[in-house]
Parts: sequence; structure tokens; C-alpha cells
Amino acid sequence: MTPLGYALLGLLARTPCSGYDLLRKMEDPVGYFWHAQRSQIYPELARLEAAGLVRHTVVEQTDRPHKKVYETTEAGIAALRNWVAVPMKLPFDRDTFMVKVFSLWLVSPQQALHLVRSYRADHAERLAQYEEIGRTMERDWEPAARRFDSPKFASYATLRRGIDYEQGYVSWCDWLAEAIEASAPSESVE
Amino acid sequence: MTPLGYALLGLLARTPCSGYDLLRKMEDPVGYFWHAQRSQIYPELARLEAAGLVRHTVVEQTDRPHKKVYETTEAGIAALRNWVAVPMKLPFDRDTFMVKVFSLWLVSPQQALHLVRSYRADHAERLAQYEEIGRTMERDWEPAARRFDSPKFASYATLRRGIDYEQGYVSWCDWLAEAIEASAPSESVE
DNA sequence: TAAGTCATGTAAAAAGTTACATGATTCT
DNA sequence: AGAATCATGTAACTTTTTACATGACTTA
Repeated sequence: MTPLGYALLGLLARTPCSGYDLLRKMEDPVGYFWHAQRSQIYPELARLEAAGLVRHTVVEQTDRPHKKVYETTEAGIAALRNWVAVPMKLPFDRDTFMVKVFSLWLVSPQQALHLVRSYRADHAERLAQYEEIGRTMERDWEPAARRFDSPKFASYATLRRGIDYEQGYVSWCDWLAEAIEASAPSESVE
Repeated sequence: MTPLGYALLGLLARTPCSGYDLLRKMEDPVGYFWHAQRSQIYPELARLEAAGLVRHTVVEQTDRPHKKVYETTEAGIAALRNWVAVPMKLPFDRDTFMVKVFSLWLVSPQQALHLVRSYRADHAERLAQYEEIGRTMERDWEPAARRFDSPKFASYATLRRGIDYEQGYVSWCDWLAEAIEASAPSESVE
């Protein structure tokens, strides 16, 4: 089983969903730290069902296409629980931007600054979104968000990691932009 | 072309290397933020060569198998330079650990603490390695590491991001462990 | 003598992306 | 009338991982 399977199981363990619902939860930044397309989600749901970890019921709707609503089985919850508890090795991280930065010495300071500043702006924007969601959680979810056995606590914890990650990225971009400015002749940068 | 192609180009633009050399540079954490196996590297080198971005010469060695030493062509440097300068969209991040954390409410506080603490320890260990490399760079590379047009500056910048990333992860693990302790009855945690 | 390093590759399978394919309803 | 949302899937392709395959030399 892949992380995707466990991600879907983790969403279904909270709320029964259709494939389409899962898709929406995973396609935008709400699915912090995992993401998938429908071409992965639909087959993965079929696989989970074949393995007895989820089951579905068809819900007929008058005004819309009917949908398959999936929910976890006992075996599904057990499989998820077991997987969650097992420590994992550190993965190799991949960051395409760092591949660019590694060869930054090949471009002009102007180009480098443009690259770094535009990436910084994108991270700052995502950070603002996460912070907004964080404020909503803190407002609406207390005290459940502090209770370890609540899914809300788990959601809040992943969001916090997202916020920290984006803040860290933004700070690093600022450091890098300053370092570029400091090392290049000022007229050529401004 | 994939990030892997540009990563290899970026390494070869600094120093000509054999496939085996590239492999070693990318397989352990020294290749911060990108990683590949030989089953990807050898075919990718062939593809880069077919595209005219690298070329190789066979170096015969008496005591060891001979090797193919690759170097970038003018076209290879140009392609890399162009790619580096173009801003990129924010990617969707993937973090398997966050998939676990999202379902952390399903396990016991003891299991959760064990999971978080062991992951924290691994990140702290990687952080220590990065910091050690950073000290070496700061000692041996000044002032080249401050000059924007030096590859050493670029290496130092990626390492700094690695250090920040690991520090952030460690801090977040600490926050999470404390939050778990704070929400669970103390006898059940100790 | 067993394990490790140097050296190059291929094969098969899994995971992920992009594009194809359909169709009703609702909002602008 | 056109775009967006709801709804489910498949096909083709690319990328990545894991395992297979070979062989000489060096160190413990």
C-alpha cells in the first residue's frame, strides 16, 4: 500500500466521501502534503475496496449524477492505525527549486533576484492562505483542536507544519536575495 | 527535460564526472533535494548525450574498469542557464509523515509520542550532518562562498535551505510532542 | 574468504501526470 | 450561450523504485 492509499483511508475514516469529494480535498492546498489526480484516486479506491479496506454505497440523486459514497471498514481503520504507528525512515526530499539554485551561478544577478523574489512571493501567498485557515481553526475548533484524540488536532498539526514550512521558505528566500544583492555591484542589481 | 536532467547537467557544469561519480553525489544526503538511482542516471546521461547537451570520453584505467567521463557542451550550459532563470510554479509538496500525522488521532498517545520522537531524532541527526558540512564550507570556502558567481555560493545556499528545513522540522516535532503530552493524562504518557 | 569499492548497464513494476471521454445541471 | 460544478472513469505516457546482471580489484 502506498501513502496515497493511507491518505484516502485517513480522509474516509473521518467522513464518508465520494471519489469526487476526495479529489477536491486532495487537489488544492487543503491537502497539505499530499496530492493526487482523479486518474489515481478512482483506481486506488477500487483497489482499497478489493482489499476490503473500504466499501461503497451508491447514492442516487435526482438533480445530479448519482455517486458512490465510500466509507472505511473495520479492517481499513485497523490497517491505517497500524501503518500510522510504525516509525518511518527519513525520505529523500526533492525540491526542483533547489536544483535551480544549485546552478544559480550561471545566470545574472538580475535574473537570480527575479527568480528568488517571484518564488518568495508565491510562498508568502501560500503562507497567508495557511495562516487564514489557521485562524479559522483556532476560532472555531477550540478546545477540540487541543485534544489529541480529535481529528481536528491532527488537522491542526499538519497545518502548523505547513505554516512553519512556508515561513522557513520565505525567510530563506529573503536571506538568499540579500546575499545576492550583497555580492553583486549595486548598480547592476538595482 | 526533467529536473533530474538539469541536476546532472548542474553537476557536470562544475566538474566532469562518470555516471558512477554522479550516482554517489546523488544517492546520499549530499545531493540535498534531489536523488536518483543508477537505473535513472545511466539512461538519463544517454538521453542528454543524444540531445547534444553532454559528451563523454572513455578513460582507460589499468587497475580499475575504464569509465566514461561526461562533460557539458556549450549547448548543455545554455540549456541549463535558460531553465534556471525561468521562474517556476509552486509544486505540490508531498510528505508521507504528514499523512501519518493526519490520522494520528487513531493511535494511542504513547504510540504517537514514539512516532514523533523517533522522527525528530532522525531529523536532528541529519541537521547535525548538514551543520557539520556548513562549518567546513564556512571555514574552507571563504570568501568564494559569498561571491554570487561562484558555484560554492550556490552550494552554500542549498545547504542553508537544508539546515533551515531540518531545524524547522525538529522544532515542529518538539511542538507536536509537547501538545500530545499536554492533552493526554500524564500517567498514561510517562 | 568475505565484504566493500569501482564501474556500467537492463528489466520489470509501481507511481504519478496529462490528456481523453461523457453528460446533466446550475450559475453568470 | 458559455463557463463552472458535479460525477465517474480510461489511456497513454513519464518518472521513479526495486531487482537483476556482471566482473575486477582492494581491504579487513
